[in-house]
Amino acid sequence: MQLLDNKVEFRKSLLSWYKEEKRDLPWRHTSNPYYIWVSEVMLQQTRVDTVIPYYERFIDKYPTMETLALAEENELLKMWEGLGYYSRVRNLQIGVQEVVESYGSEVPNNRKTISTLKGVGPYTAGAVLSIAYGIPEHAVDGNVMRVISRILLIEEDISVPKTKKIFEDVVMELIDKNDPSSFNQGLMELGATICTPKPKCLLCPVREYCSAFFEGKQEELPVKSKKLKKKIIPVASFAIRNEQGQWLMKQRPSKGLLANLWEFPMVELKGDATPLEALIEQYNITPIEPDELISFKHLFSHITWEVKSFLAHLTGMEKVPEEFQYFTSEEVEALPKAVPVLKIWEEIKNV
DNA sequence: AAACCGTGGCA
DNA sequence: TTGCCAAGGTT
Repeated sequence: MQLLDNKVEFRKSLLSWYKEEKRDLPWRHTSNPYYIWVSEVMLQQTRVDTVIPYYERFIDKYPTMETLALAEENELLKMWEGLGYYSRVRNLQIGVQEVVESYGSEVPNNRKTISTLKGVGPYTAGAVLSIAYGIPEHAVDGNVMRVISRILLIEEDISVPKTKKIFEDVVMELIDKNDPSSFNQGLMELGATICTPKPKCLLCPVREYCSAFFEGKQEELPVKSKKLKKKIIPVASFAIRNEQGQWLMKQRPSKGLLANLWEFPMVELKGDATPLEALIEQYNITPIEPDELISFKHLFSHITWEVKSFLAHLTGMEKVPEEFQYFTSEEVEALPKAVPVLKIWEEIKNV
């Protein structure tokens, strides 16, 4: 193969390009394994530009693993508010607690041990090991699969889980043992800036090693089959105020969608029940004079909510299910909420 | 293996 | 507007 015959030259081209062109990112100013770990978790399925402000705030608030280990759940979720995939931060805290308690606050420096930590999968393990410790381990993400699939003209379906091993093996074959950090980050940087879904091959530092470019097939790779259709779920959300001006809210279940985040009473709309009837049916709450607020769609990765929202009232003396509590506007502001709830809150916070 | 788990940017 | 997708992991 073209590439495998020229490994040394390929590494040199990639590394010199990376050292010259790499973006100046906050987590590239440190080799603290904990900071690298935080950045890698935030970057899972999330764009660099989105992550930067969250990363800065998070490290500022939790500068050490001990501070994160002791953080309270609502405060922690609030730091993650708007980032999505909220189980990431819960798992990160559990993983950090394990490191503090079982490994003397030293992030493990081998794949076997670090992979036992909550939320640390094959990619994150390899990323922390190579970037923080300089250990030659593969860190195969979507970027790397796109880049390598083009360079070696690999036409396996990358949506199939077992395909990833092909790329991990290739990376272990190619990786620069003198600078695994720059090599892995270089592959990702290339995927993020040049070897994008619509590639800019004329700017590519390694196009002379690229079989797909040679064949003119770069736009057809990587092969990716899966696309599931989103299920549509109509829901109604009731922002309910008592006579003291407090808001009725509940915490979502600790597992599943938007786990542990706070929301106004929300019901799924099925059949031909009205929103109010659905609310009474599910929670036995009967608010006074509901006024319709905004309606909108919120798209998750696998489902779509069609949200109708209402503003309504109770005296505050009525019986409500245990999981509900009244909060002042200031307290509501401090609770971690998902984006659809934030949207409703923005509409009513000043009434 | 396949489904679940968020969000915002962009063509 | 709709669909795709971006430094994945868990169950």
